[in-house]
Amino acid sequence: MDGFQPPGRLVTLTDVAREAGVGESTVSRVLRNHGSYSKRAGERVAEAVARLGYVPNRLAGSLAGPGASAQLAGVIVPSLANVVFPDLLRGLTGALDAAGIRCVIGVSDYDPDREEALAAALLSWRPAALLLTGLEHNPGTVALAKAGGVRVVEMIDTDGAGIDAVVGFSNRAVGAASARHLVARGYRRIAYLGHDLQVDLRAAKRLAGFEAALGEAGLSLQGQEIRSGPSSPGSGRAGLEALLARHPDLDAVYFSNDDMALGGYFACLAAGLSVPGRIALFGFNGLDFAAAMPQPLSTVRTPRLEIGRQAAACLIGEGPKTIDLGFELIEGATA
Amino acid sequence: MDGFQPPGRLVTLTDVAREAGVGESTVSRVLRNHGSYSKRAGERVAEAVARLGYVPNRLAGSLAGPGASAQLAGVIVPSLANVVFPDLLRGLTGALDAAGIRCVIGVSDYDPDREEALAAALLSWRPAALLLTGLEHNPGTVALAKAGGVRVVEMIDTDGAGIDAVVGFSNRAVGAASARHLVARGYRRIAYLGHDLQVDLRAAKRLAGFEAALGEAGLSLQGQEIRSGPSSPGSGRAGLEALLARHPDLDAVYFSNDDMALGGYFACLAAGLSVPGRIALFGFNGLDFAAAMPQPLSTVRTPRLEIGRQAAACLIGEGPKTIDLGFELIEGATA
DNA sequence: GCTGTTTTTGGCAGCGCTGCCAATCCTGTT
DNA sequence: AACAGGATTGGCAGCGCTGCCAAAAACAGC
Repeated sequence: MDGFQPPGRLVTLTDVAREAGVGESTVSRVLRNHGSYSKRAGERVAEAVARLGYVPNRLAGSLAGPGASAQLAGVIVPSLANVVFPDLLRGLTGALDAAGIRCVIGVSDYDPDREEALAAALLSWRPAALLLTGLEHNPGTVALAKAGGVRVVEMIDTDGAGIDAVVGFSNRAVGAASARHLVARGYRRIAYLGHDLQVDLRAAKRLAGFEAALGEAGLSLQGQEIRSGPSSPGSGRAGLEALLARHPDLDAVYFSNDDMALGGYFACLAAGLSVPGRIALFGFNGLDFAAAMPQPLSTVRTPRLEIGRQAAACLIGEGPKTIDLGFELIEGATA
Repeated sequence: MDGFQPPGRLVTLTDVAREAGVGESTVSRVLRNHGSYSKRAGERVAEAVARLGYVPNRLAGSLAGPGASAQLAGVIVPSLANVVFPDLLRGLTGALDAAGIRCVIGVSDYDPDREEALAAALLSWRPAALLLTGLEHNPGTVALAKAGGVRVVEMIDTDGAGIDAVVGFSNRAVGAASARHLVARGYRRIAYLGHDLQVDLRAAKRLAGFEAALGEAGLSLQGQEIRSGPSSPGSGRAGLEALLARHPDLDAVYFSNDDMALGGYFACLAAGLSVPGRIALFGFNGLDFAAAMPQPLSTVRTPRLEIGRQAAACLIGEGPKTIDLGFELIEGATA
C-alpha cells in the first residue's frame, strides 16, 4: 500500500516468529494447520502474518518437505490456438485449484522435440505430475517422464498404450462413428478436409477410423484436401472451395474439426449451395457455435472439460489407469 | 528407460559431482555455463549428467539464487472460455519461453476475491512477475502485488491507472470508434447486446465509450439486452431474437464481442433478415471466423497476441511502463 | 628454476522452510 | 504437594542448490 518493499528481502517465516514471539516451528504448524498448537499461538501468528504481510515461500517449503513439490502440475499442450486445449486447461485448473495445485504450462507447437525440452524444464520444478497431450512422444520424453518420479497423465487420446495414466476417448472410434453416420444418411461421395496430419496425430487417427468404417461399407474417400497451417474457419472455407472445384460431385465432407466445418458452411452460404441437400457437412468437437447455427452442425461432441477434470482427479487420488470418457454424436442438420 | 526409479530419491547435483569426479561447484558452473571451467570438466560433467539422467531441481536453485525465482511468471486470467485469454497466454508463453520462463496460471472466474487468493498463491512461488488482467482489483490484491517484490503487468486495458506496467489498448476508445463507425454509416436506431457487465468490466468500458460517442452525435442507445452467463454464439442468437422482438425498429446492434455477433448473424440468417440492409451487426475482437463469414463481420481487431508478447518483454527487459497497442477497426460487410 | 599472475577448483555457509526430537508446560491424580 | 501423561513448544539439521572464498593448478615472464 505504501510503495514497494526495499527489494532484496521479503518477510520470512523467521520474521513472523520473531514478531509473534513464538518459535519457527510453531509458525509453521499454525500456517499449515498441522500438528497441535494452542489457540493463543494461533492468534498471535495470525496477527503477525497480517501485520507483516507475510507470503510463505513454497520454493523453500517444497524443498524442505518430503518428496516432490506436490503443489505444481506441469502441463504440456500442443497449442493454445485450438479451443480444445484451453478447454482442457479449464477443466484441469478448475479441479486442481480446489487441491491447491497450480498448473505450469508449456506449449509444444506440435513439435516432439519441443515437447521433450518442455518436459525437462517442467520436471525441474519437481511437479506432482506431468500432463501430456496424446500418446506419441519422443523416447527421451518418455524416459524423462518415467524417471521423473511423478505421476504422468496423457490426455485426449486412448488409441494406444500410455506411460502411466490415460484420460480421453478413442479418436479412431470418433472417425468411425462419423463415417457410419454419413453412410447411414445415404451419403456416398464423401471427401475429407483437414489441416496438417503429420502434425495433428489425433486428426490422423480420426481419419483412419473414418476410412476404415467407410471401407466396411464398401466405400472409400472420394477426395481429400489437406491444408497446411492450423485449422481455422478461413482455412475451411478456402479448402471447401478448392475441394468442390476439384470434385464437383461430392455429396458430403468430413472436416477435421468444427472450425474448419464452420468455414465450409460459410463457403456454402456464399456460393448458395444448399446444406445438406447439395452437400452435407460433418465436423468434430461440438463447439459452442455449432448449436447456434441456423442449421445446427452435425458433429461429435468431445468431453474436453471432463478430460481435464478427470486428469486432475488422477493426480489427486489414485484413480484408474485408463479412463475412456467416450463422445457424443450430434446429429445436427448439416449431415 | 528401464522402469521407474526407486521413488523417494532423485538424482542430485551431488550425485553428478561424485559420478564425474569433480566438486559440486564445478557441476553447478558447467550446468549453468557460468564462471570458468576447463573443457575436461565440462565433458565429464556432461557425461555424468547423461549417464545419471540428472534433472536439476529449480526449487533448490531458485531458493539458493539471488532474489526471487525469476524463472516463473504468475498469470491470472478471468477465464479460459473466451478466446481472448488463451490468445494472451499464447503470446506470453511464446515470448517467455525463449527466456526460459514458465507461466503458472490461475483462473479467477471474474471474481476479485478469487483473484486475490490466486495472487497470494502464485506469489508464494516467488515468480519473477505477476501478470494480471485489467486494472480493477481488490485492495488486497494491489497490496500483495506491491509487496511481492515482483514486476507487475496489467494486461488488456489501459483506461485507468496501473500498479506497475500496463499493456493493452483503450476499451473506451474501441467503443467510441465503433459508435462513430455506425453513425457515419447512417445507422440511427442502435442497440447493445452483451453479457454480464458487472463481471466483464472491459465490456462495460467499451459500452461507456460507445454511448459517449453516440451522445456526441446526438444519439442514444435505443435498446439494450444484457444476457447473464458467459458470452457465446448461442447467447448472441437468443439475445438478438429477444432484442428484435422488443425493438422491431432497430437498424444496428453493437455486440459485446464477435462470439455474440456470430450468434446474431445466425439469428438473422435463420429469420431471413438481410444484413446489413435490415439490420447491421458490429462485433469486437476480430476473431478468425469474422473474416471467413459470407459477409465479413464488421468488428474491431484487438492485438491479443501482441499484448502477451509485449507483456513478456516488460518482464525481461525494463520496458516502458505503459504500452498502448491500439486496435484496428475492420469495416467488414455487416455494418 | 622461481616468482607473479591467471585460471580452475572444491569446501562450505546459507537460501526459507519442514521434520524430528527433546524440553517445557499444562492438566488431572494420588 | 508431588507426579504421570498428554498437549504444546523451540532448536536444529538438512532439503538441493548457488555464491563466496581461498586453495590448487596452470601458465607467464625473467
